[in-house]
Amino acid sequence: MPLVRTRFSPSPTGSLHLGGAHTALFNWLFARHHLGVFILRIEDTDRERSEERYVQEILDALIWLGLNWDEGPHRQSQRLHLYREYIQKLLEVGAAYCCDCPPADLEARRQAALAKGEKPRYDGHCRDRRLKLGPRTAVRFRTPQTGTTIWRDLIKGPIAFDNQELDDLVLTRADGLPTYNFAVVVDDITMEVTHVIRGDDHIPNTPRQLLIYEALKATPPQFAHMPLILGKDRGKLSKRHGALSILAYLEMGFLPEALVNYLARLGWSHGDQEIFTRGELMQYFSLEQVTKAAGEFDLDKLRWLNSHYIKEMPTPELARLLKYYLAPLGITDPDPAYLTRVVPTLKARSKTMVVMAEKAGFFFRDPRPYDENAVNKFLTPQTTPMLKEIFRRLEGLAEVSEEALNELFNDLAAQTGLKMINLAQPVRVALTGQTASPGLFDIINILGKKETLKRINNALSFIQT
RNA sequence: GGUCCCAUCGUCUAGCGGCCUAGGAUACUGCCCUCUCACGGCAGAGACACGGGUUCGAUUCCCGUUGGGACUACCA
Repeated sequence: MPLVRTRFSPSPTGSLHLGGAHTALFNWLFARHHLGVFILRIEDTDRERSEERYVQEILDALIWLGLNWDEGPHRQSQRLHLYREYIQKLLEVGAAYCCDCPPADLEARRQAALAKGEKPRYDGHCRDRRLKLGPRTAVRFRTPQTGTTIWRDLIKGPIAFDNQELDDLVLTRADGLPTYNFAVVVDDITMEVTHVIRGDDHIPNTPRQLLIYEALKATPPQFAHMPLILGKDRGKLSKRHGALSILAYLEMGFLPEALVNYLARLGWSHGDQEIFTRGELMQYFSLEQVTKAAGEFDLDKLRWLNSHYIKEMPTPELARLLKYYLAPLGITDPDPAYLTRVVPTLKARSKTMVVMAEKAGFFFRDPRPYDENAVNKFLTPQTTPMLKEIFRRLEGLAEVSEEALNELFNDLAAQTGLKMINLAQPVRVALTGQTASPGLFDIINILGKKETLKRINNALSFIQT
């Protein structure tokens, strides 16, 4: 049995977002670092809100990120017998009791307490009524009313709660399904989870869970509460910034390596190192280097990492990937060999694959309509003679090559006294429709002589009309 | 409101009592490179929330204030 067993336990009430991926990654890294086991568990006891399509989406997202699991996916909905078994144990030892308070009453009493300025906690109405477990009774935990529950959090340090702050939480609902705090404990016990690494929004749940472990006479796992990811301006992660499905980042043109690297460095560090291979991440990861403070999601830094990984990625691989992003632009079935020549010119110019696809457009289709500002600046009657001359010289070029083109343009510059920029820009607009693009000679090389001449000709006729 | 968590450049972070004239990264600005845009290189600007302690000495330890956040369900 490995010494370390971690788990990621999303509830399929939505797709996997940044926060979930962050938690999953830290659990995965901790397990991998210790050569332990990473368990995937679907917490689907909320029948109202759980949806099957989200299960698949979460799995897809984890796979895309490369966070492979060793056990599971387990589903709480298929472990109901276990919760029944454990609730019996608690009932037998008197650590739990049945409650038939109607939810509507509970809510009314809560509101009343709140109105009086008191705490909105369960008033213990059924605590000593010795009700039997019936078809419509919930089961509550008999929380100790004195004492303190303490644990040494692996990230936050010692945390203590007075038990009197806690009320008698529901363990099993009237419909027999377990609630989160109970199911988690039973699952973590039976799956022999050794380290619970989760968002620090779970800190208030921890003393309740610890008390349940105690009542069950089970050894609790170690807890590590990691910092939450905040949106811009310290607020909640909004749709505008980051509260998107992880797969939305795939659509936006991010590489999984970039996202993993970014998420790893959010709330964790290894000295001054910023770029990590997956191997380094596994090797260096440690809970001791996890920060306590919540961090803001910074799309700019993600973009920077993404551009780094785009530059790193081998051309053939990148070419294959680009194909996927070209399709929505109507560029389907590009020639693989041609793609392989296009990609290197765009590598250093694209922070995302979507941007790369956009920039690649002119390689595959006519650059018209030209950018309006580009036209006004460079496709004017004044540039006509020069474009014609370039056309003539290019046409006479026996072999198109980097050196030949360099020589051609340099000669022309020397002979006309014009600067290279004045020669290059009109041609660039003619070929790409834009004032910014990869190197002109690269473009001519890739487009080929025939296509280049055709496009210059098109620009020439455009100027005339 | 109550309980709990947190606090270093705009942002992510290094720092675990003297190494700090507080380091790196990103973003920003300038310069260089240059056929444009990028990439790359160099430079610049930019932070220890505040107030008390403890100590020979605090960014680092303790307390308080302020500020942010989480939780407060028969959701997870």
